[in-house]
Amino acid sequence: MISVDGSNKAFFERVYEVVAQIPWGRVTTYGAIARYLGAGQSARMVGWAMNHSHKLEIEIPAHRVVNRKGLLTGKYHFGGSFVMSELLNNENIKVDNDQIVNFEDCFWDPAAELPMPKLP
DNA sequence: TGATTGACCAACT
DNA sequence: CAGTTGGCCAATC
Repeated sequence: MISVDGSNKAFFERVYEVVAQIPWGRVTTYGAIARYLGAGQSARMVGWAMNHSHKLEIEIPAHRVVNRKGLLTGKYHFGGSFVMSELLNNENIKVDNDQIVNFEDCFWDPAAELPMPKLP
């Protein structure tokens, strides 16, 4: 049993860890998280983890996670309401037509900000 | 137990 | 330049 730092956890556990560490007023993308976890992970897994984050008792700021284009793809999963846009607006993030305006300005790349996990 | 889907991304045509 | 398809892995039907 090889126990690497955090590598024992399921991939979605790490996804939640990364999403939970997104700074205030910053957003990230599914692909960025997937690449941070490893090139073998696909962005779909991140989205899938987010989808089940609602079932879990943990609270994940999924409103800070958007797709590559900065589009709020999962806004309907928040209850099909404007909640996601309001949450982002609450964090000084401008959202227009379910899309982040200054997306590149508040984009937060975990692979660049967080220390790279030790890959054997 | 096999087939399908999924809050995506990138490449190819 | 835009539309389509492939791929990744796990969960659900």
